[in-house]
Amino acid sequence: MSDVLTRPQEGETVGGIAADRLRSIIERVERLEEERKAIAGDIKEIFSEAKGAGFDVRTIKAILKLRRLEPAQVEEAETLLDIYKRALGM
Amino acid sequence: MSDVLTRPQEGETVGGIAADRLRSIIERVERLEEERKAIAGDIKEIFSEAKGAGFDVRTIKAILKLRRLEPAQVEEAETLLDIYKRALGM
Amino acid sequence: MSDVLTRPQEGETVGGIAADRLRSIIERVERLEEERKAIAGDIKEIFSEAKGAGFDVRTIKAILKLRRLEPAQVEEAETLLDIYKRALGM
Amino acid sequence: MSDVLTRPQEGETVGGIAADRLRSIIERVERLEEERKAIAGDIKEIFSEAKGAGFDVRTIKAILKLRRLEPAQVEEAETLLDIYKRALGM
DNA sequence: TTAGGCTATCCGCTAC
DNA sequence: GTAGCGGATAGCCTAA
Repeated sequence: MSDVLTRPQEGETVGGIAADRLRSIIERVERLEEERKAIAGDIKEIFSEAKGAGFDVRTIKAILKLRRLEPAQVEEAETLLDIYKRALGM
Repeated sequence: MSDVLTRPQEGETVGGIAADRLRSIIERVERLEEERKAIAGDIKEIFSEAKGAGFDVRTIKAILKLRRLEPAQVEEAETLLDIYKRALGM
Repeated sequence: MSDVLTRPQEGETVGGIAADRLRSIIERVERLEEERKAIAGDIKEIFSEAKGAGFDVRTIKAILKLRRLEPAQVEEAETLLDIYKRALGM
Repeated sequence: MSDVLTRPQEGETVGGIAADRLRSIIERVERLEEERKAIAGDIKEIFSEAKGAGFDVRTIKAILKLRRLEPAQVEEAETLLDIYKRALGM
């Protein structure tokens, strides 16, 4: 099969689809997903290092979560928890 | 095909495997997994009901987690969190 | 302690919370979680029995997974069909 | 504030914690999480562009999923082969 | 409603 | 032989 015939320079279309452009989109997304995966790996490494240095990873994650949340949200969550605990006599 | 021939009362073996027993094991596990799934559904229903009654489901889950943990563990986790927060000047 | 005083028939409220209902929710969930745990134990027992009978537990789990996946694959096929239909504008 | 006094070269400790190292860990993770978020944004942009060009985003995502699954299915086939080989005592 | 991230359980490994 | 450890997997929740 000759690509010269089936892939005109201006861009082939298959079933009305601009195939080159579709291909480009897919490949760019796949590339970014790889990067994302690599970053996830880096994060895991840091936690591993932290553990090796004697830190408690669970607590570090709790800290990260606190820093992500707005202080007001933290406050409200704690307040609500206290209310429920009180209601249960805890 | 006649099971009378292929499944002797004493238990067929296929490739040296006690097939009946294997079948039994698999079916029992599958049955239990269904039950487990049903229970998960029941729990979801309760949370749904709670939400409908105006409770904050997230907080309820926090309560459940606290009750699951030993009080000593809760204490220690909080202490550790405080130490880390202090170390970070939070 | 007199519940007559502290728990009115209409339901006590603590800090605006319907404490009895909250308690009920929590306890029901905890009960179900126990059941779920018990079932997990039953499953483990079966695997233990299987191992004792000379079966390879890893393989059995692989089989269970395959049987679980089969319905999903049927769906997957349907999804694929949908994709192609969409691509063809049907 | 004088870091000379509060942060000895060997590293300050707060409550027995190597605060600098903890800070470093937290900040590196936060940095990576930002990168991850940025990548997610890039992916969204591409989908947005695709949509603007007349592509069906849902279908593109389905294709990406299929391409992701393919390697997994290769592995799955090997697993299945192993199972059968085992069942045959090979 | 779906996809992605998070958590918790579970399994094998290793080291004691 | 056992118990902690690290990795893998499945289910849950949230956000788009």
